[in-house]
Amino acid sequence: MPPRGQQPVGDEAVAAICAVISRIPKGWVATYGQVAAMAGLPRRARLVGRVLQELDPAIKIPWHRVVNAKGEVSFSLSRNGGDTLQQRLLKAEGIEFDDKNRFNLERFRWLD
DNA sequence: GTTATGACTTCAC
DNA sequence: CGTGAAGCCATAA
Repeated sequence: MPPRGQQPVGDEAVAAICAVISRIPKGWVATYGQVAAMAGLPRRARLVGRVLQELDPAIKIPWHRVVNAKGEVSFSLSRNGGDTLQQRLLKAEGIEFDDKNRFNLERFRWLD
């Protein structure tokens, strides 16, 4: 029993998140909040994003299929253009973007 | 110990 | 539909 005076959140959450993302079928996408909820982490959308940025280069999961609740790819300068790559990958899977780099979330959202 | 930041979400105006 | 504010967790300084 490891003495932890904190709430149980860490490797288990990361493993759950990776498992959920790995389950996303090709051509579908899921929001951070949705992934978090499926991973058993309601209200932990931010954790999903944060963890993803930590694991993206060393992990083998379709991280590009994870988008924000607005039905749009998270455009952030912190990723040095990684967002562009994400859009390109999604397009390659058959997802069509609008003029604002947005897609029909209701149509492409992954339903478990 | 606190403070600030970030691949987020949701509600209110 | 845009903006602001609160909530949440981990990391860095």
